[in-house]
Amino acid sequence: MTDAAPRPTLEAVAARAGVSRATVSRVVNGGDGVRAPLVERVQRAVDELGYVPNRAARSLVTRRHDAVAVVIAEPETRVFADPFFALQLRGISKELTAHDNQLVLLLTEGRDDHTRVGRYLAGGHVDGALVFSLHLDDPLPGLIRRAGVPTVFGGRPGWRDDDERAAVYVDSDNRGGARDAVRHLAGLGRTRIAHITGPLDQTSAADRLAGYRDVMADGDPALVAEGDFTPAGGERAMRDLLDRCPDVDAVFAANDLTASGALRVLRERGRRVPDDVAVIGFDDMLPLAEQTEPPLTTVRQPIEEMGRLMARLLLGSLRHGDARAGGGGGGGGGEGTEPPTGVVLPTTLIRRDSA
Amino acid sequence: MTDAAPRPTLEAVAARAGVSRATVSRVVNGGDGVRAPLVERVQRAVDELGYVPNRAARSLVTRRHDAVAVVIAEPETRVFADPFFALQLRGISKELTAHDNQLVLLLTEGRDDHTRVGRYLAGGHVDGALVFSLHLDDPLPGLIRRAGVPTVFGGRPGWRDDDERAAVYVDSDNRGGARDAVRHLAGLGRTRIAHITGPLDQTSAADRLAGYRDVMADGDPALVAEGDFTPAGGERAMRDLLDRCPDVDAVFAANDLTASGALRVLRERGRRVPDDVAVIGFDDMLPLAEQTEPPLTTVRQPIEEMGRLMARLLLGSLRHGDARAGGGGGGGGGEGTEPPTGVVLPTTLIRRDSA
DNA sequence: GTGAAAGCGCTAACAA
DNA sequence: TTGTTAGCGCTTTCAC
Repeated sequence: MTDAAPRPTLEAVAARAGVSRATVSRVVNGGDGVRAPLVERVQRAVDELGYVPNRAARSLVTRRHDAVAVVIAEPETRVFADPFFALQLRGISKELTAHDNQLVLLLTEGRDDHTRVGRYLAGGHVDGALVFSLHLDDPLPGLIRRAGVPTVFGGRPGWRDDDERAAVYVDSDNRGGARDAVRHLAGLGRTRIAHITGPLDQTSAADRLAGYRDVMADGDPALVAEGDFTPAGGERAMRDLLDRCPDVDAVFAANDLTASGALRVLRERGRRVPDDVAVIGFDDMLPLAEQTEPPLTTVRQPIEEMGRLMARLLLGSLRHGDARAGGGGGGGGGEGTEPPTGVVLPTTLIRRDSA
Repeated sequence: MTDAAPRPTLEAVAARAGVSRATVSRVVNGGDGVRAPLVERVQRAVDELGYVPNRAARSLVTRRHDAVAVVIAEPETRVFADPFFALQLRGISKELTAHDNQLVLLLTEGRDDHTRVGRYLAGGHVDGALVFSLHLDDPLPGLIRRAGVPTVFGGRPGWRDDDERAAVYVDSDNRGGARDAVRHLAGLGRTRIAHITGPLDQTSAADRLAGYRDVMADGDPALVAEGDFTPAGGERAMRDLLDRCPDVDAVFAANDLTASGALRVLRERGRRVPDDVAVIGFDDMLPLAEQTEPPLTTVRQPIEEMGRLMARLLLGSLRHGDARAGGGGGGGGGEGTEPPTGVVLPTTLIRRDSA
């Protein structure tokens, strides 16, 4: 099959509408300063011809691409398949679509890919980047920032250096949410409150642990067991916990998946939830959180909204031509002319039956 | 911050190397027909200047974009977050990256989005599309095919009409894999072999059921329970099954998630696996399949490879300028000049302890 | 084998 | 308000 019908150009539309290319261009780009009847005539010509602007031609002159890269570092199957991430991506997609921006997905694995991604971003093929880098020691974020592309991070980056302040990111209030959860358990009269952590090289897990410690300042260290955000990890940690501290009467799990594993072990060991042991999760991942036995009390974070906000912040900063990103996102943070370095969204405790 | 250093152009490289733009262009695009010393000189200039071709300018003249859209219809959280899908996306990403193509992600929800995606694809912003449409009645595939964009589908599309033959798709041998699983159970001497299906409006689930029926031609209909590819669905179905047919001695679950739910219920009801009831899953989803109790015997499908193959088929068809896609992908199928309409990858039975 | 020149389709000064 | 014009950076004939 040979090339299909060639797409109509501005020229064609202009001819059909009996105006100049410039006028058509104005109409197509919002129509400011063009008289109504002309706008209408052009509009009709556009519709009749099925005209769609050629992005390449437009980019060439505007030097913008209306395209944003979403970079996911080291997508271990688990991380990438995480509903948490999927939802954020969805929020991002919606926001980008609403502003007619393309979502260019970049998955990386291994060091070689890092340089590849760096080159790609520095190559100026996209206007900005949304970056998910989950591990403390990931070199990618630094690389990307050096590429000079406006960037917003998903989750608080874990760098130690001074540049940290310069990073724009969107996160939920992991620490505060954790505090709420543990305080709720304490309010229930529980005194032996355990915590099953996530992988501690991720800031979200570290922050939740910090929140737990905020409340349990002088708690028994034996009440903290390390998990990995998976049900299997939750089972393992819960078993350890029960062996180590048979008197545990509450568990704050770093996420719902972990909590579901813990619940299983508690049932298996004949502990009643919440009577003997109260359990709280994190995420409010549905339908899981509603379908556990008993339904899970948990800390909800506005996942999709976080994605939307990331995109909104980035697009806002692009409009303002601030290469560092941030600024004027509209969602939150940043009161003055200074762009926000981090926007932290609040969490909500959702009470069900497990605590 | 004002615009950073302007990127070097072909012109700049040409000046530095003391050649014409045309020569630089030739070198950058493979260097055929340019004498070695010149190639080297140009190469050096490129490196020194850190030159990266401007894709927009290139697209404008070549009318190609080196970009492929990945369309995911109606990403219900569950579907989209499915590790199965995540892995396929990874395979796609690798293959596209290897051929210097961009991956443009398109997530759709609802009818409005369908037309939006149709317009986008018809708008010629990408060279082709990889489409995941999971439901039998999805109007998107038809829409996309009418847009005239080279397309490869992930999974056998569920259309009924004559056009079905025209669709290029990549799938695993769901039916054959199911047959293998059930035959294996029969070979173990099991006679009351049940099947927990997936959502039957998806071809993969329907095909696995068909495979089950191929072997259990005159089986007891009560031995088939409908699930939904989730652990919770598996639990529910397993309970029904045990109530309905207490003598069940084997279960073929439509996927590993379902199997894990079934295993839980079997344990809860005191049935030993595999002694009392043998269980087989589908996918070989790791680490889940290895961590169940007991480790799960399952049907493995080459998930990431399916993604790679989709991309390979599409890129191959683009090279050959066949608007219908398919043809010369290299992976399989298609013996003559005719493009393959479907490539079905083989599955493998992985024996662990559950059957 | 290499260079000169003509656009690809669009936007943005600038003129009218 | 509208039209004219000059490129954006690249590939690709076509001469040499």
